[in-house]
Amino acid sequence: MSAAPDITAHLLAWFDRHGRHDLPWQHPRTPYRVWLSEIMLQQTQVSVVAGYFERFVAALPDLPALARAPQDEVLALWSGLGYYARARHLHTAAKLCLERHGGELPHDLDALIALPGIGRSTAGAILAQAWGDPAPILDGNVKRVLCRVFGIEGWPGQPVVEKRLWAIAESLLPPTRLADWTQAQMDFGATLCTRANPACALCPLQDVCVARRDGRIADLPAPKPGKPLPQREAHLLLAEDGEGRVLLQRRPPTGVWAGLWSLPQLDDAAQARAWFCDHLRGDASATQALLPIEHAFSHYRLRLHPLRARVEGLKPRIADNDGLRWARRAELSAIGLPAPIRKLLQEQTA
DNA sequence: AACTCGGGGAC
DNA sequence: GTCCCAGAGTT
Repeated sequence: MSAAPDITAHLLAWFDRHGRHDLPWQHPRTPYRVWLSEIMLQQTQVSVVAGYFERFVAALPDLPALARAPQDEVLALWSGLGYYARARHLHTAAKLCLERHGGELPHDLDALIALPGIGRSTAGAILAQAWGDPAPILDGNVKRVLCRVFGIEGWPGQPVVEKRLWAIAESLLPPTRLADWTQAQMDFGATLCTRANPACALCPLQDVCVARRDGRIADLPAPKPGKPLPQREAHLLLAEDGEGRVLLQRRPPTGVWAGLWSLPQLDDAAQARAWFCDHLRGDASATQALLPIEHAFSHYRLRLHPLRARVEGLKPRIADNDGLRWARRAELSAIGLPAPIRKLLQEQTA
């Protein structure tokens, strides 16, 4: 674990050289423009927001103009950005600012959070960027960076993890340069400590990063737990003849492993036995069940139950065609096999 | 704590 | 195709 002053100092120095200093909402950086940009940037990437932001502030350049605008105009300016509740909340909040705060954005954490569309992180970003207040933020960038630098386990969206991240974010606040600090964290996460393939070799925190130290850059932050994938079962027939050859069957032209050579695959044990009796000469009762193979697809998990058997050959009626072939072990490396099948064959014929 | 809300970019 | 993105509000 490293000291907070080191992290902030390194990150601010990095920001001075490599941060983004020319974003549209930075010039001029007024509370209204900061607010609008933060709302637009919720769950939306900078490159997408930039054009919408410029169009929006050209039409509605300040808070009173937004408050006076009809909702249809606000929604039209938002059209294409998505999450349209953001636009409605923005509009409502502007009108509330006229009533409650003299037509300006309140310079106060609780008053900001009381406005629709502004949560703790957006409020912190507004306070820090518009007024230089020592307020933490916790967006996707900061979550990712903190999980890596401090080696935080668990999905960052989980409330208990989020609570811990807020505490760390609070503890890192530097005594000065709060606007730059806020922007530095986001620029760092967005351009260097990226989700995939972070540029660790260029990282100012590479010597203090726990994930880097432990070789766990790819594992942190933990991904959102997905819904459990459906589990399917299938049975494989690993049939070997007297010459040590293995019987392969070509996969159908559609579906998983389409067109690859694999082992005869059946839905259940009874069908596997029936297939054996239909196609093979040998003792169907003298088979050896091997340990199941687990394989994950994007949309389901497949548990394969291999059944190993010594056979004399194919039945006379079954020609060595229609998707069946015998393969010597030495040939296997040149045949297109599914990865789990190749692994199984390597283990079983080694 | 889980769900909803959009559209797009990166892979 | 999946996952995520400068999250917040609702249930």
